[in-house]
Amino acid sequence: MNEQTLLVLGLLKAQSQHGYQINEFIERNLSRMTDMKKATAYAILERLCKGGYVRVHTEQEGNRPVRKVYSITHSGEEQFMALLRINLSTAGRMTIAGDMGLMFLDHLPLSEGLECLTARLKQVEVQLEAFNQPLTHEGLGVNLTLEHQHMLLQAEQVWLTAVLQRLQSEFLTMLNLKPVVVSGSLAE
Amino acid sequence: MNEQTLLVLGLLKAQSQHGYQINEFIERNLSRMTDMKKATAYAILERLCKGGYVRVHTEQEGNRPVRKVYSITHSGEEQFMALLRINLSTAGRMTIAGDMGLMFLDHLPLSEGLECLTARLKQVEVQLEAFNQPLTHEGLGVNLTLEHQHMLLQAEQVWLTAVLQRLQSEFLTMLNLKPVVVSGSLAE
DNA sequence: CCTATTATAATCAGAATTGACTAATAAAGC
DNA sequence: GCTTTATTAGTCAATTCTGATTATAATAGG
Repeated sequence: MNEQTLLVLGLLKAQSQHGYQINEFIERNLSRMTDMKKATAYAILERLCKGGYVRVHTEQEGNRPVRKVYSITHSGEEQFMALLRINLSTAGRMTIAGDMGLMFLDHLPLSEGLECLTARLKQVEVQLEAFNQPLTHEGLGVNLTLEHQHMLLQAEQVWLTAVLQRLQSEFLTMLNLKPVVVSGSLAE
Repeated sequence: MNEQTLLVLGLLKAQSQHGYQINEFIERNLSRMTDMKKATAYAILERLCKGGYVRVHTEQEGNRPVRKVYSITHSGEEQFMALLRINLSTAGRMTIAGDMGLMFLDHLPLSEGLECLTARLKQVEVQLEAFNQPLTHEGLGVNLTLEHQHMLLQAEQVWLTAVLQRLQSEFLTMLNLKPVVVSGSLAE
């Protein structure tokens, strides 16, 4: 019973759907929110079913193979609200994937660390560009979520840029203190 | 082969250890970095062993029960560096746990949403207080990591505060537009 | 000195997750 | 009209993770 369950219940609350539909929606619209894999969604649907939070009925369109359509039950709606309250009032760990590497930065020569972090910054900037598209205003919550992620990405960009600058100047200082003596270049 | 593996390899690179030792260290010093459970660490150690990245030998102190002590191999060191480079140069998804609830904020009455987010803000502030202790300067990477998490928490605090203010004023507007008529209170 | 509690060290069964695969239909290309 | 590719819909075995539990030793309390 976690964030993913909340998501699936929330989608079923909006409308009854079959697994594939849910997965498509997540992939197309919510890839920024979760990296849940398709098989996981099916597993969650099964669990919800067993717990009585959703109900299944099979459906067939034309002569296409049958599909399992899931609908949320009353108990499911209650569960959704409970999970929602918990999730909203809890501040999870504030760890963006990638802090582990940062912790071991010292194991790499500074110059290589700089390269790596530069690559990371570039990725952050690519992700930021996606926010330049006009944001379709869908509802209070969804907009807040987008705004939240945009804010965090920006903070990350600013920080990474500053860190890179610091490390770069440290790198230059190192070069001056322990200069590589190129024949005759500094002498005269 | 992920962040957790990088962590375990990194700890073994510093010194050979047994599982319990690793878990203690993580719990005491790195609880902010990961919420990996103890059994997971043992599982990772086993996998690393099977892959030839670490080597085991049993040890017995006094008449205490034997312990399995793990040491990193050459192959393990290489793997560590490879994982480190990947981790450092990749910007993972920027989702702090809790965005899912935010997305469904609309399903709660505004007043309750305010309560929940206020609770969340309080937790962020508690987490922030932990950073007021003088930070023991251990190494470039570790310090950067702490600084990073501090920065993100602060950004979160600022944002949450602003959001709460906006929602509060929206809430007040709502009350004015659709006021609850208390007998005679406004009439005269 | 005996008992209760805490610390040490780890295992294991069960739950959650995911990569790889299946299988049918529809659409596109020639 | 026939073959190839893409889309739809999902299953399953293998991997990964974790809560519960075990077992011994040390320490504290009375």
